Amino acid sequence: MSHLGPDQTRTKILLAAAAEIHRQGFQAASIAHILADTGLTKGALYHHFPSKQALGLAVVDEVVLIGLEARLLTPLREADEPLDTLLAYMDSRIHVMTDDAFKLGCPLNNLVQEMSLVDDEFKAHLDHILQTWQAVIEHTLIRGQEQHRIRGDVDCNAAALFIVSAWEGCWGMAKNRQSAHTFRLCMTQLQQFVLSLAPRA
Amino acid sequence: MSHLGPDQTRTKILLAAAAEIHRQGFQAASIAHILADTGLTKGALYHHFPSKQALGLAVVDEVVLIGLEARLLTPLREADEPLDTLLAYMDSRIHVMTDDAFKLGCPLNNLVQEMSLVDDEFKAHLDHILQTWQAVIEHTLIRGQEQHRIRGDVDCNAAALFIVSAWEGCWGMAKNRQSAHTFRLCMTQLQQFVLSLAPRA
DNA sequence: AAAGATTCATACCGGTTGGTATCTAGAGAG
DNA sequence: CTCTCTAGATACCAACCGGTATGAATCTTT
Repeated sequence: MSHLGPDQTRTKILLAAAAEIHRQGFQAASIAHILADTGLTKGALYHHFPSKQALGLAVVDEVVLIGLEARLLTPLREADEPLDTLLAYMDSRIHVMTDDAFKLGCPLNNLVQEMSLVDDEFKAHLDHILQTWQAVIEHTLIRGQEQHRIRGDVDCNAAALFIVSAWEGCWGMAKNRQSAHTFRLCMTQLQQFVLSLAPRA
Repeated sequence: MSHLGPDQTRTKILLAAAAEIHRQGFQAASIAHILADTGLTKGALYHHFPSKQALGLAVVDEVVLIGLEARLLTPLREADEPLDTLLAYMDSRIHVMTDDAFKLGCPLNNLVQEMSLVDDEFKAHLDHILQTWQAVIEHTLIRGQEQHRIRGDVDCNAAALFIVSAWEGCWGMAKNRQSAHTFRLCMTQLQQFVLSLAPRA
């Protein structure tokens, strides 16, 4: 019977775990549920991952971080006009996303809120994501300053911190309201904040 | 031996539950821990509260909401210059609070992130708090418009939504970084946002 | 083809969870 | 003094949790 090869089952478990964690949170995520979703058994899981914590950290590193890199960070780093790229990405988030996407909230934010004070390893991995995210935004703003699209007196470090924080805050509110409309309204205000950093016409 | 009267034991349980939930989150909160903290037993708890969920909702209604009302909402409603009151409250948060206060994050935000999609009753009670909070901020901004301290073209509803969202986002980031410095930096940017709503000098 | 290492399944474990049934002690009413 | 109602204690339960030990295939190496 059907062995798919070790890598495929590993990623199968990884994706099922990511989905379960996204729905239930990490602590409430049940290994039994993950295995039921995959059709596999505990032997398979504990062969590829030494513990539930290790599985969770793998989800953070290999699903959440990689996804953010591919969607936002890499495009932002390689952009010629990073400020426009950032605003355009926020636009795409505002207009494209559907209600369903918010029902479960932002996977990163969910884990940050739940795990940062419960588990130091989680906190470290999650903080790494937030730090690189913030750093990329800060670099975007600095390049915006060089292009005279952002005022020189703006504290890019603090502004980047706020943008990331407010971004997650918008997710959280939209998750509670269960509405894309809320997210759109909220995210548009964040755009206004970014635009308020520009020099006065 | 020492009966304190039913009301005192009820609030004793309520406060211990609030603390435990603040530390562990609701789902991970253990009634055994709560009872160990109070020195009481299950008989006492399940006499006053029919279930763990009911206990959690009581914490939301009687601790979290009442606390927010006393600290911010009531002062804001009664203020003659509500915009200054809001900015001053943000100032007090920025300057007064210590590192310890952030280690556990915002009790409201923690519960919103954890429970809003897991339990509909929780979602309803938490949403009620967020709605009234947002409404009070919106009313503050509208009164600011009447006093010509806020531009007339500002969408006060959206701005209030964003302020509450970003506020919680600042909490979340500070909780992950475990630093009051992060909160101060972040909250100061939120103040800047509010000030950016004022008419240009 | 024999030997060894992967890959996964099955069965089981101790511990913890929220919840309940039962009992006792005290307070107030008649 | 007794009856009743409330407040709280004790003991117990089934369900679920993450984790492990063992065994059976299958693949790789020699």
